Amino acid sequence: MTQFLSTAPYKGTRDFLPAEMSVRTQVFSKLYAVIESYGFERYDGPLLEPVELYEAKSGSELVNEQLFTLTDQGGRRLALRPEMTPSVARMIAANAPQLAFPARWYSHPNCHRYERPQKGRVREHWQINVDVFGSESLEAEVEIFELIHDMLCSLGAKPSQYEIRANDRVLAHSALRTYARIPDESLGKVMRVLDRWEKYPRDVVLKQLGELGLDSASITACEELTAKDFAGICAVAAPEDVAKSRLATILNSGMTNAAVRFDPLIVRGLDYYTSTVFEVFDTNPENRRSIFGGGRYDNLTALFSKQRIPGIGFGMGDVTLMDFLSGHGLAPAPNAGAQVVVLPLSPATRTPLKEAAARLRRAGLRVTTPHEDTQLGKELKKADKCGAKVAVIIGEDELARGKLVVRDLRRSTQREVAREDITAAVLAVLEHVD
RNA sequence: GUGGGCAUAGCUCAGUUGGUUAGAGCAGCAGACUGUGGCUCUGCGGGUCGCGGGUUCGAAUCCCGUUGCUCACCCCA
Repeated sequence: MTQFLSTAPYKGTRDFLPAEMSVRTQVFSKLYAVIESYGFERYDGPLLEPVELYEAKSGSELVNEQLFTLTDQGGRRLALRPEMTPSVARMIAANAPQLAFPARWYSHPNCHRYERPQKGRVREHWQINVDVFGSESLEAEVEIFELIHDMLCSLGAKPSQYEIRANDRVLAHSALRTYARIPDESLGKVMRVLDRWEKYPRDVVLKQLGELGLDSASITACEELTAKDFAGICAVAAPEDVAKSRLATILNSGMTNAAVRFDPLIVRGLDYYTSTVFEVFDTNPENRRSIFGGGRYDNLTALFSKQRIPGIGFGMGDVTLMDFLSGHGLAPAPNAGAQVVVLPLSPATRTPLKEAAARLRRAGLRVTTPHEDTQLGKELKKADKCGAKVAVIIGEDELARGKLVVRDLRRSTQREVAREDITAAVLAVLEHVD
């Protein structure tokens, strides 16, 4: 008995059949175009990185539990990249002397994390990464916010369908320190508990804060902070920190028209963020979740060199993005492989068939021809099923008069045209069909 | 790592208090219609009922285990 292997892809990974690939390609092509319109340049990097690259700054949870790791034949510990930011920081640090800053770079790598798959989360996803390196200017933040709006707009999303929520770790930490008397070493942990504020019952969160060693006065103060708006947070944070906060300065000065809502509960899990952090949320009541996010990381290149190169950027994964688009009816329809089929009516018409196909391909059209001579009816049926819009039919009767038949598969109409006029005739059909 | 739901034809799913030969729609193939598709009609092929064990005269159905998928939790890009 033959034991067949499973045809299912490994848990949490996906096969992209042509129809899904077409959707993905269309969506991401639009995003690439918008990103490049801001002058960003595309780069790429290795799938494998030393584990140490993530141990330093990404956070212990990610490294200890979610990393796909392996050991090479030389005993080196490697990981499938779980995110791109450390890699790009490495590349920037390595090439800093030759680069012109600010460097606007983007990429579209596949990233891996070992975890239980669920809605919006898989083990391999494709994530667009957009980063600006070497700019201390607040305009870097503004540019990122505006770019995000333009990217989502290019996919047909309306501003009401999503929301950029932002926080600033400088500001949040200051408010926790001065208002809630949280010691510096607990700031990260407290922030992470507060991140659950909207998800958990009030008493659960308060209890978790107590478990971090906070006294009741601090816990009450933390609760009060979660309810404060931007002005309220600024009022209780140390004035010098408010002045230092990049996000506070941007919002106070009205530097951007891009809609950005201050949210004291935006935390983000990665340790390397230093000030501005943000997440883009779906406003669809069926899918109230974060689609993607990012932030400013001013010390990441310090892993590699003395040169201080601040960065800000975000990663946008395909899984949550597609959920967002589908939820709003914005996912594009797949494109057909071939627009035109050229069909022979007898083996004798093979040569003119090849000539016609070549002529159409030179005009930039996607063209197929059948490999075997079968019934015309079946070929037409197949062509329709594959999504072709036009059939060029080559019969000996017409050929004798120097003509070919161009059939509009959608309208079921056809006409004879001279062999030289075939391209124009096909284009004319495609024009009114699309 | 924890918990819920699901698993029957290529796909989506029916399947009665356990009852003998497990069905439908769609898809596929063939034909009606060998130089014109979508519609219609006719016929055909296709199932170890996820896997293993148990209960029973008898299991797709009940029980136990296991694997897979999925949703949620943990955590989070």
